[in-house]
Amino acid sequence: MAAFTVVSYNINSIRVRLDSLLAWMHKTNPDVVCLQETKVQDNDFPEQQILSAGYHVIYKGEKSRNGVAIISKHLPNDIQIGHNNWGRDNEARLISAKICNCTIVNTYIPQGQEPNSDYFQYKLDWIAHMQNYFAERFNPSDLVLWVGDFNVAPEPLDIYDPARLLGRVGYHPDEHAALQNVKAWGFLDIFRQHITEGNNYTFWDYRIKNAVDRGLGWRIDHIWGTEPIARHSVNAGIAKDLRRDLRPSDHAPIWATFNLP
Amino acid sequence: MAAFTVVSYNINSIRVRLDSLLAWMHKTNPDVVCLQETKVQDNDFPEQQILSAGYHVIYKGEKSRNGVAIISKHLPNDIQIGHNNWGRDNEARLISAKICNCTIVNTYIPQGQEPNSDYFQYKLDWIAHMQNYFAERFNPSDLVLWVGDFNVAPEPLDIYDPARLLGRVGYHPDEHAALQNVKAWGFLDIFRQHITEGNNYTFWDYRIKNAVDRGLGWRIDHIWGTEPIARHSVNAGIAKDLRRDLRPSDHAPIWATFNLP
DNA sequence: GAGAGACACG
DNA sequence: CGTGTCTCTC
Repeated sequence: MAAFTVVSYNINSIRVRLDSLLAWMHKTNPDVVCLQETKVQDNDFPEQQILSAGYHVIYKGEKSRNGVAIISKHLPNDIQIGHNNWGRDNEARLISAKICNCTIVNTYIPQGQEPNSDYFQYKLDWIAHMQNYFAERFNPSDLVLWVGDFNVAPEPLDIYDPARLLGRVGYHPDEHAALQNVKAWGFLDIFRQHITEGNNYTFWDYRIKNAVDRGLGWRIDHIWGTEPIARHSVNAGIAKDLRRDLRPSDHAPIWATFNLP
Repeated sequence: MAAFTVVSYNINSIRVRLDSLLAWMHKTNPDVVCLQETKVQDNDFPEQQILSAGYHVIYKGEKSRNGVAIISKHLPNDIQIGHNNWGRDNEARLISAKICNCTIVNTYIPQGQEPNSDYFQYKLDWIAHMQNYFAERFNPSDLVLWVGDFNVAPEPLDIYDPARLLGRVGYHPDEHAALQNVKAWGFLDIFRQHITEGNNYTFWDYRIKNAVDRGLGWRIDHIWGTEPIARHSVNAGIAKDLRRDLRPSDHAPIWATFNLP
């Protein structure tokens, strides 16, 4: 089979940035684009424009916050929205589909606000619940990709000042432990299989002047895969150029290419 | 002396449209631009950008509403802000200066909301008070221009459906009478000395789709002058093209050119 | 800093 | 419809 490229992108309002996204997709020709923070309720989702561009699309949104979507060249099957069987999945943070024999789970993990806040505990619970989610549905020998805005930089290499920022939301030992537990179920970090240098970030705070040029970013968006899919990955990268647009999202797309078995 | 061009423009937020205004001024090279609805308090007025473009500027604003300014190639003298000696001039609606021996009074007359409202009576009082303003300060034989957003279309020719709209705010007999009283002090409508055709408007409601193309406008912005200045006027017009910008004001600039005596 | 929403205004 | 205000979120 031909190369199969999967992208994860926190778009920070699909209505503001859909034109820019479609132009970028036209250039880069990805197979699957997983979006977070679409920030639009389903009635207002710009479905027609995506269909006209020749893609399938599935989505689950809320008014003004959260919101996830999967745009795909190939027909998505076995669509799942939300966790089911879990009391705290009233937010639009998880959407999943089987595309070309590979199950793609796209999540927007809660940001967490501040350690010691209720929101932070919610984030930890949310991450912990993902282990149940995968264990109940899949086997580590399945072709499963877990992608999205995880709102966690897992390693020192994934953040611009690990010493100073340790303990902050997004780079906190409790988050690292929670995420490691899910990873231990059977995931590999596809990006790090190919790119081992630092200063490869997917998020730069709007409030820090010239953060991109100054290298003041975080790698908090991820593409993780089970061993059988990771084995077939051939490349990965971050489309940093999109973060330099006139009106950019605060995130850049992360992508990985596979030769699907 | 060379030609002297005076412009009146309700800019509907100078912060949003200053770049567009300066580009237009660069093309058209006016001597004086009188603005209304700058919608910015004096601390936030973009003075430096105007000075850098080679103009003088005087202004009086409020937070979020009203606000008047005069941009001028030539040094403004005898600057007056507000009516003085009148109880109801706490709003930023009047600014005046002597520029090249001609006194220019730039006003943003209250919109009036609805006939029978208190705001409508305020508008009528405001207009009536302008007669005192001129009588106390000038003589009809002086070189005086009264320009601005008058929020009144004086004649049937100044509105797209005079029969239907008669009695609405902006085209009401009481407004016509009030304005006529001030005019009788000694003003001529400079624009109408040169342009006698209809469909020459300065305002098109944002809420009416394609109002400009469909000719659904009002001529409510004016350049009036005393006889000695009117006699030296050589041309006038409306810069309708600016109303077709990507993010236009709901008004277009009105201009008049003089060979000053 | 930049999205969202809601409200006031013309 | 398109300005402004303010509050909320990340």
